[in-house]
Amino acid sequence: MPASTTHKRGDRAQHLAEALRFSIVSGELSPGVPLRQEELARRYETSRIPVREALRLLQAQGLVHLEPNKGAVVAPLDAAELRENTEMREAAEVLALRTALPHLSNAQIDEAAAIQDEIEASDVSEYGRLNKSFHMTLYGPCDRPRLLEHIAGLHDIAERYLGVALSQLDYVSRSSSEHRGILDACYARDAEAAITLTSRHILDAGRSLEQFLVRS
Amino acid sequence: MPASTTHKRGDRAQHLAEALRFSIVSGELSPGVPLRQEELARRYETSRIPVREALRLLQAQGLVHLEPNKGAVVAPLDAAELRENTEMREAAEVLALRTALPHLSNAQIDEAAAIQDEIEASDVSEYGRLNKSFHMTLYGPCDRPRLLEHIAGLHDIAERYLGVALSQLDYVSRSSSEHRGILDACYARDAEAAITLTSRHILDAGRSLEQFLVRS
DNA sequence: AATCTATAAATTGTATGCAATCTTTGATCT
DNA sequence: AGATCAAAGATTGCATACAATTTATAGATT
Repeated sequence: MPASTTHKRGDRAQHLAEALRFSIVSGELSPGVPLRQEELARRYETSRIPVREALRLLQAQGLVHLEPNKGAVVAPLDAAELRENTEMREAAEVLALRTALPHLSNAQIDEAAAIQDEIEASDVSEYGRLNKSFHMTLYGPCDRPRLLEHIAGLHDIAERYLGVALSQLDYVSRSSSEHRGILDACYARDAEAAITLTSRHILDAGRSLEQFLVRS
Repeated sequence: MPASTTHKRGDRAQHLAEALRFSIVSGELSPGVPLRQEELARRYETSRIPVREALRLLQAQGLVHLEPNKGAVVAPLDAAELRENTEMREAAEVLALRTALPHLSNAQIDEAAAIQDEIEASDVSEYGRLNKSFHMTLYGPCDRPRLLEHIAGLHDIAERYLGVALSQLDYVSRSSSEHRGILDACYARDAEAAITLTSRHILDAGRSLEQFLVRS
């Protein structure tokens, strides 16, 4: 069970950060929940030192809030952050898609389409993770590792907001038809259409989630 | 001299990260230089624990490369990163300026103008820092803290590339007239002009630096 | 009961210590 | 000389230890 035992010395903090990131993004750890160093160290069978380093990495990504002498809490959700996240994703993903499109092969679009098939066959609990895969697959050929990392980080945050709304909102079906539209535009190598559709896809999702957040 | 002695318990890592960030961005620490934990701990009068946490924060920002069991080095410079940085800044700063402009007061534009005066009166060694202040002042009213933090991080990286080129390139005078143009467009509340000029300002600077990098 | 206060418990921040890993050095061999 | 390799030294990764700080508890006071 303990995952850490199989890991090499030297990247415990990195792996811990990944594990915690998943727990936060998936909603398993709720916003505001305190993250006690000793408890995390016990759970992952290590000491507090790598835990603290992992928390610093998550702090930099904005998934964890760190207050001196008080400790870490899972970052809270608020409408203002969602709005920023949506706007930043729109800007970054449009850039990534525009840059990737000239190098995007049919095989890669097929790969994205296969992920979309999986989305439609899977439970909503898998939507966030698969949605990220779908988009990242299309952006992959842009050859901009830092841009991709930035987008991935923004998706992690967005996924938190999706998580709280997905079960209530009937969002997945609309998203699916939008994904199909993006795929068609990619196959047709219609850059403007692909970009416009992606932009709308992101902004509309943001608006829906924002409305949901404010209501509840 | 030791800055750490005046600092409260609990944010040593944060302050260390700021100090190191400045040293890296200013070029005082050259690309590729190894950052030894023990040495940094001695210099800042602390132990290796806060040093390690500071290095994690800088790793997340991309200013430091961390290899397990080998240690940290100041992140190297390369043309590909500069290109990404330029594109990402263009996207993010256009968004910030567009959002800030409706809330930008004349007093705030005056503030930016004063910084531009200072740029023109100062040594080139101050250009990077002041240039960042100039732009951030104009973006301030956008009320998007995470976007601003993102842009600030990108500027830190950009400043490293500026640093190596500024002494050779006659860049500052062109940049100054571009800054004046941006200020005029802001005073006139001409959003499209301000955005177009800012976009070009960023992209042109990127191109100049890229050419310089490739040549040398 | 509510508020304050002092103490104890919990938790964090940092220093130190030691084992694992990497790097250097110098001896040996070809 | 150059390559090879073992041992010493340097450096990192992590665990433990302890002090500083916060939080919880219980008693005293109004």
